[in-house]
Amino acid sequence: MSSPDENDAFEGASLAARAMAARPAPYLDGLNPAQKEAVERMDGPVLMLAGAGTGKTRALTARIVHLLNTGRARPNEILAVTFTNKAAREMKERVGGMLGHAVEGMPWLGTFHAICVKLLRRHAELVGLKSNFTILDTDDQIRLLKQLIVANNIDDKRWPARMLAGLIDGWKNRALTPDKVPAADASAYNNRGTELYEQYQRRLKELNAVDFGDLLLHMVVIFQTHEDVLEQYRRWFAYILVDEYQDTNVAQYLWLRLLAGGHRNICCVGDDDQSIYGWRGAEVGNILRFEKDFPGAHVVRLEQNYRSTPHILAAASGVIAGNEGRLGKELWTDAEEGEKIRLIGHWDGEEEARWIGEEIEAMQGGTRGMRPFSLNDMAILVRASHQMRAFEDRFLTIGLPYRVIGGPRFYERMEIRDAMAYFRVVVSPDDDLAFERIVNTPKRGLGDKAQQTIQRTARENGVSLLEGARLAVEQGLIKGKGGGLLRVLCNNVARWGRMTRGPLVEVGGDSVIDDGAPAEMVYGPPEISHMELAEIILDESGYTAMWQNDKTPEAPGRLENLKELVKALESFENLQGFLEHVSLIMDNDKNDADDKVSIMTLHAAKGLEFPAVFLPGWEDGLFPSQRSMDENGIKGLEEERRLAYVGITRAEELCTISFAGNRRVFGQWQSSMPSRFIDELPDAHVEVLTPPGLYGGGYGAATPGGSGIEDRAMKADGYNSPGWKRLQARSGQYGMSQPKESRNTVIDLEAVSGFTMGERVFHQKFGYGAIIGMEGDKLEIDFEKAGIKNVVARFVSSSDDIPF
DNA sequence: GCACTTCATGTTTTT
DNA sequence: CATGAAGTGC
Repeated sequence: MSSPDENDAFEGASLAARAMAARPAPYLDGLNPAQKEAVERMDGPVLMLAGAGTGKTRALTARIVHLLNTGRARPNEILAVTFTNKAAREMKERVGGMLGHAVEGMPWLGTFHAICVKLLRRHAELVGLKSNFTILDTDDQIRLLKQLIVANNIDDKRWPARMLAGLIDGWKNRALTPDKVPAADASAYNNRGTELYEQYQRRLKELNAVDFGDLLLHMVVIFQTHEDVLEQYRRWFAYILVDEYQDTNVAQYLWLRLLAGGHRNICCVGDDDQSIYGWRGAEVGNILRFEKDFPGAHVVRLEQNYRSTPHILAAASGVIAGNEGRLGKELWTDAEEGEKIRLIGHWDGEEEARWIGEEIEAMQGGTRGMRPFSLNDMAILVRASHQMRAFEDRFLTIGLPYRVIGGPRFYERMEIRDAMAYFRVVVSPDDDLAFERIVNTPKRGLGDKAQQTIQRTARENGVSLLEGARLAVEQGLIKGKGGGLLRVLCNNVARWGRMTRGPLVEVGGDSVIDDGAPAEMVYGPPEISHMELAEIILDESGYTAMWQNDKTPEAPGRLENLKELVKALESFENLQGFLEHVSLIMDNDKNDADDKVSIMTLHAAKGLEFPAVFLPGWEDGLFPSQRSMDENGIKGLEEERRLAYVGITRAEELCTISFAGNRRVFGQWQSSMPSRFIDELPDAHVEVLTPPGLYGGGYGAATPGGSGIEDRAMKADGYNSPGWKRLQARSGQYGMSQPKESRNTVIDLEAVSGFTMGERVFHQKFGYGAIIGMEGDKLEIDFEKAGIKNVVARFVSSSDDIPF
């Protein structure tokens, strides 16, 4: 078995010699005592509890450099895992920076998935795969599952493939192979979940493919069942570092525990308060349990915050304090006090976007006595990606430059996936999923019937779809135009395949191939570059032409993307290498240097920081998300709260939270109350900005002694008083029934008092009814059709307000 | 087999 | 509303 070492940069130099050569450590300068401890405590398990902005990455990279510098490990003996490619890249760069030269040999610094691919390629045969297996993305996964579902005569309307995919992912996240799925889950997916899971795994093996979850799962299985393999890596990886440990799922946790089981030189870094990926299997429990898992673990707390002002930190702490079962950290800073958190309410989502747009423009020049901010200094962090649209719309109309981070990913676009499917078929002719995708794209007159013929022929002969298609054509099973074009396609794929390899050449008797043959035919070097080949494939297949002839407005953009794709090939040696890379790297940070406001989700913002942060959409139901609370109850709410914590702690100097009373959802107006998290912001650190427009005021027009509503808003406890919420809740109905111009009129105070007993009201689902009881925001209503129900006030409107 | 229609359906978060 | 899936007519 080959050594795990792939890039031994230090070959030849003994550990001792390098240790002698170690110079004093400038990378330790400027670290605070806690950070230093985290760096220097090299042996045994270490848990680094690193709050937001406490210099976690710095400590982590210094630790790596320290391990290298003291000769404890060679670069290729350190296993350093991150969750995102971005984090991996950053760490590589920073280690290089600290060392003062590029890191040549840290082959085992990467994401869980990237590292697992590497490992699995070496040991694929242990789980019945070939080492050139393909990695399916979510899209392929769903399509494959759909095929299975149809084959099992299951109604995929009632039991959608997405649901099954979610289940299977969940099991894989928990490292459960089909035979290990607990009985409690047996009823899943109409009692057939486990069965289909097994079929799916079998099918994946047939296709020589894995999905994302498999990468971890297979490795865990291999480690659990092959002691020798595990031993080999236990010895090899002298030191293990894990970033964002709070985000690990069960499979990753087992993987780490297996690898660290020998020497226990494992250092996990994380922050339980920033665990926001529970929905995809992350277990906060992993970090909470660390000291039990690794008895004698050394816990280091990084609590000095270098990022945010005291007001921002205090507001964040106030919110997160609402969570139970935390490991507990107290962030502190010696920074200037700075601005308070700003809170502002708006009439609706559009106005919120408008206000933020104007505020951003104003802040560029410096406003309200604050320093000027550049656009790059500012970010808008939203809970759900659909919130982005309001901002994009608004910013486009006012010409405010923005960039969306983590939006629709480049490699997920249709044209890119199509193009890559072509590459996949050429590189691995057995890739049936890719073949299916491209047989009839562009249109070749191969509809359902022809494709079924191909499937049948392939199955009968036990060959791939591509080969099946070739046979079907040969046997004249597919007639007419379709048959002719299919023949052309098959021939093309074969020819392109030859072009990846170059021509066959004869090698003389003293051939490098030691098989005793006097002479041998081998492939010479390819005659054209893989970039040229890619262009040839796209052109000759008719794919480029398809978009050139397309008159829809997005066609030019798609062609543009295809060009970009070909350009991206440049940095790879061949198509295989590229495909390998793409399957794991789904990010597309555009590194444009222009000055732009960033818009992204809160999840995407983790690990980032900005001088000024806007947090819009703080409304109950949106944030915290209703779905999260419905599905996971208090746990879900706590995760949402951590998300709020993450959002606030992204801000360095200025944090502006806002909410809108009304929002368009599914094309329908919906009103909601301010987020409960707003109530949890400590008053002392919050400044309420009077919503301009809504109450007839302008910026800062919070004139004391103004209207009663302003008084309410300005009262110390006012913005979360029941009355004000009430106003927000009620105002929704006016929004539905009145023209927008009425926005600026001061709302009659009578409206604040809400519904009256006996009032006739309308509910979306239950229809018309009369109010027979009230308690807080809950109404008891006798519906004409549906009987007596208890309903939250915001789901109800006065019946005479109904516009239809 | 394909293009066009209507209809329904759903919106967290992603390696 | 906006996208995707099923249905309909050529």
